[in-house]
Amino acid sequence: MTVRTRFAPSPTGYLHIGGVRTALYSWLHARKNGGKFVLRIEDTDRERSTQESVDAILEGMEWIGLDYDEGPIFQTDRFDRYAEVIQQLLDQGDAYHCYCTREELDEMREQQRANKEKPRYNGKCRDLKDPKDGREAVIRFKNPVDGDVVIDDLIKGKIVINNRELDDLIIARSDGTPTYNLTVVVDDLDMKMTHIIRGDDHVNNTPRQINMMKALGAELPKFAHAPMILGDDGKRLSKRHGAVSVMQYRDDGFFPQAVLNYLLRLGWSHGDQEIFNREEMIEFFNIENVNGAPSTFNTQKLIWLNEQYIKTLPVNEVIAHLQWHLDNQNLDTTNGPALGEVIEAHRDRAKTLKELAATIRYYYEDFSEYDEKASKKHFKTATANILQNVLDKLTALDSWQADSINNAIKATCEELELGMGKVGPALRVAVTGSAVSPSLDITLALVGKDKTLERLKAAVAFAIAKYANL
RNA sequence: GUCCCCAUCGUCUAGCGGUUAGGACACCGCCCUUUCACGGCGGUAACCGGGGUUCAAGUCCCCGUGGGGACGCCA
Repeated sequence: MTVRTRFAPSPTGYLHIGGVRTALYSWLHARKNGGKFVLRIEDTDRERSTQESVDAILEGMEWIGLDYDEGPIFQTDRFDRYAEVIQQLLDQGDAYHCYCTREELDEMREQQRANKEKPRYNGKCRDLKDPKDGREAVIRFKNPVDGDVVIDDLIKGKIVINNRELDDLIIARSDGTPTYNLTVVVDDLDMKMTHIIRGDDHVNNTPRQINMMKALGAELPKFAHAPMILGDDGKRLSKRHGAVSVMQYRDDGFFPQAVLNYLLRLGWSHGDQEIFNREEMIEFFNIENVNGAPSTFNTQKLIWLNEQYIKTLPVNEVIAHLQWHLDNQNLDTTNGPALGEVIEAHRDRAKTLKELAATIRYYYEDFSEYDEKASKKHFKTATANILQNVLDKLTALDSWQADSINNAIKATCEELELGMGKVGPALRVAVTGSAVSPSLDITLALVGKDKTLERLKAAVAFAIAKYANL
């Protein structure tokens, strides 16, 4: 039997990072077993579902790189089918109309809580003989009264729930529209899902769904419930912990590969290996190795992974993802040094693509002022003289290469009898505007001769003016 | 409150009855170094508590405790 898995988000907001992790597990399980991965949009709640959210999910899936073989399938397109199954359940005697009002239900729950009981529907309308036509009614599934439901969870192991804990859940609202627990069951069955991989906030729904599947005479799929991701305060990860929308990670400068890698290792491991490319993820992943305990999201480690990717990914791939940030930050790199060479010079010191894009600006655009701290610290009384000397040496250069530039700088050091520590920093600030850059020879080589000389002249003038005013 | 799940360094984890309890992030040293980083080497740091089972328990069982989840005409 072909393995079939799905990711079934409801479009009521952005694509959550926790959702991405269960999607990843589903995707990996399908890919590993040569199966199919389906994207299904659970939009039966028309009040809260929005087109923007649908777009956000689609955009997120594309950016993160989880490709699906079927879908997106919208549940709102399948209402006829749900109505059919609801009718079947009614005909079989496995469902019934319930006329209890919301007020009655609220009161019932309140009383149960007061009695320290678990709030559940008391089955008042369960055995009503004569359907009362014309009165507003919901339809409830007739859950078995006794016996146990056993879930052989691939991640959590055996979970046993007694039917006494369950109640007759609503499968159709009074307006006739189907509810979640009914639609998932119908869809997972119709779409021939073999493995239901989802967050463990659904474990409580699973026995109900199993009961419905049984009532429909279906063969049960396998279940795997992955634990939630927690924020650093031990609470379920949410907006107040920072970034939870997957697209926020793009905006913050992360590679989708790094995010995926991080999410994979959060709650799963393969020996001591930390870095996994797509092929390795698929090869080594095993749903049964997923940790049953919830884990805490740690941005520091994600940043570390991202650094590893910046350092090692082929330059073209770095460019492909960096471009979005360059555009976003309005930096045009067409006139200036080859972007690939600039990346090579900077990749060992950037944590994120956003940061990388921001730090390479001086290769392509002139800066209007020096970093305040840097100029204060490195532009001293003698600086104008030093920079003038370097300027002369560099001007005389025929070949604008890292090694010749390096020789010229050293010549200045010797001539003025100064250490590199006296010359380098001032030169760096003069040419880049800041106290941080790759090694000077490489930096100047990339900035180019014309720009370098121009900036040096400006710096000499600046240094002279600075002390003339005192 | 009731039911379900979970429990190894601060964090992510390895461990699947016998280990000096391993790795990674973070942190702290040292080295490298023209800045900032990268990198290299080293260090601090954990089996929630109590009972069992066993020659032997981080590993198996039970009870506590702690944390998470669920209890909607949401999904």
